[in-house]
Amino acid sequence: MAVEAATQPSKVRWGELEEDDGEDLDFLLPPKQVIGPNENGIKKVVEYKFNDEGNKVKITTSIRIRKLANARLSKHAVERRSWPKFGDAVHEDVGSRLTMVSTEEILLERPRAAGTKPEEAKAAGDPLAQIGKGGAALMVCRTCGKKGEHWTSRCPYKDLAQPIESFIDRPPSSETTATATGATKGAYVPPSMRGGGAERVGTDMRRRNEENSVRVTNLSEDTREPDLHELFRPFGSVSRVYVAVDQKTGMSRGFGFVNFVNREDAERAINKLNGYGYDNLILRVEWAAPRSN
DNA sequence: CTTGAGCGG
Repeated sequence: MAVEAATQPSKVRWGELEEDDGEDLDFLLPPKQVIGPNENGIKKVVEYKFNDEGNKVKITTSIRIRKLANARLSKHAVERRSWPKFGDAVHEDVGSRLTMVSTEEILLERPRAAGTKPEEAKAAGDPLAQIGKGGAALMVCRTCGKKGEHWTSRCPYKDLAQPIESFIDRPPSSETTATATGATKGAYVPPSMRGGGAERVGTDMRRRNEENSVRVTNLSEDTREPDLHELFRPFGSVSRVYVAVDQKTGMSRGFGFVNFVNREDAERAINKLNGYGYDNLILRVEWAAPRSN
């Protein structure tokens, strides 16, 4: 039994199963044939079918071979298409595929794509739109009390585990050595405050490191942040990856930024990856200028 | 051709 089962051709694949379970007389029809493609990339497929009345009909289809978006199909590639089949394809019917084409719908995620229009909320007369026009004076940091310099979230002291009062009127360059040692006994001491790490806090170390920022241009349209991360990670620890995306269409704008924790890593990445071929394009990788705000 | 979004009391 097992032998017999093994010798069954069982060539039927799920993608080719007949939809209708009426009697299948297709074997009476002449085989499908493919002509071409010619040098213009036009391919003709001639096949025969029974129509609903049971009459034999001939169907001729002309197909232009799909061209890649940016590449011209070379003459050699066109010529190769008319080669006789070899390998596994020899045993396949004319025109059948060795690889199945999935018809499954794949929904692409475009989080900020068309739909929400924040501009509309700013219709004339909207009181909320007026706030913030001359609102610079309202900008008072809740952590250090400074006015007009930064918001709370950008405060250089915001990560220090100390009472707010101790920072008022005290610039970052002055002594911040009063650390957790002076704090309440048993209080939690964040790692950044332990073992004399206090000197780093309040300097640029604690700030968002826009410093080691690398600009990457000439990215292909479908390069996303995970791709960029994968590409740059080998050079050192990456703190941020950003790919500019068109808000309306959700399409990549073809450039992005990568931030490294260590400047040396960024430099090595620039040296290695600038001019690197990626997705059929030549990457430009260089130091990013500070963002204009 | 191509230097970022977001959160504002």
